[in-house]
Amino acid sequence: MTEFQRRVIAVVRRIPPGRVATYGDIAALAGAPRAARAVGTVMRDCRQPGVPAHRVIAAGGALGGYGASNSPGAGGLALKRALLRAEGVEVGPSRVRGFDRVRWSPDRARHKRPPATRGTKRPV
DNA sequence: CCGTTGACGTCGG
DNA sequence: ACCGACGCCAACG
Repeated sequence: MTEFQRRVIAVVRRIPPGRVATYGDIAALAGAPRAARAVGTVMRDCRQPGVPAHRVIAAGGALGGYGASNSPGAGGLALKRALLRAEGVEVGPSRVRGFDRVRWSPDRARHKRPPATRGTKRPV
């Protein structure tokens, strides 16, 4: 286990349920702002308990991946969505809805509950 | 040590 | 809004 991998995992473990973070975010928090792709590689391996990998998504709220297309876990994306939705994160066909609202940030641990979504659409 | 690879990101078409 | 071309980085062979 390399230093980089440890740091990435450490950050991912801090993502609370109902919240998400992008690969880029994790990379930055891990000290390697341009290593988003590498973060993905780490996630691919690291399928360990205690690591909420399903909360790590792609930029802009895109789902990203969740299991190699040639792996036994290949329909993982469906699972990823299920897990997110189970935590209260609304997921569209190909995107997390209200992405900016559920996007996690380490510092302000105050956000008690997941912003949920309620009203199908509601201005501010 | 160098070339390839891949759960990514950004810009253009 | 969707698809494709580059760019970037760490891991692997």
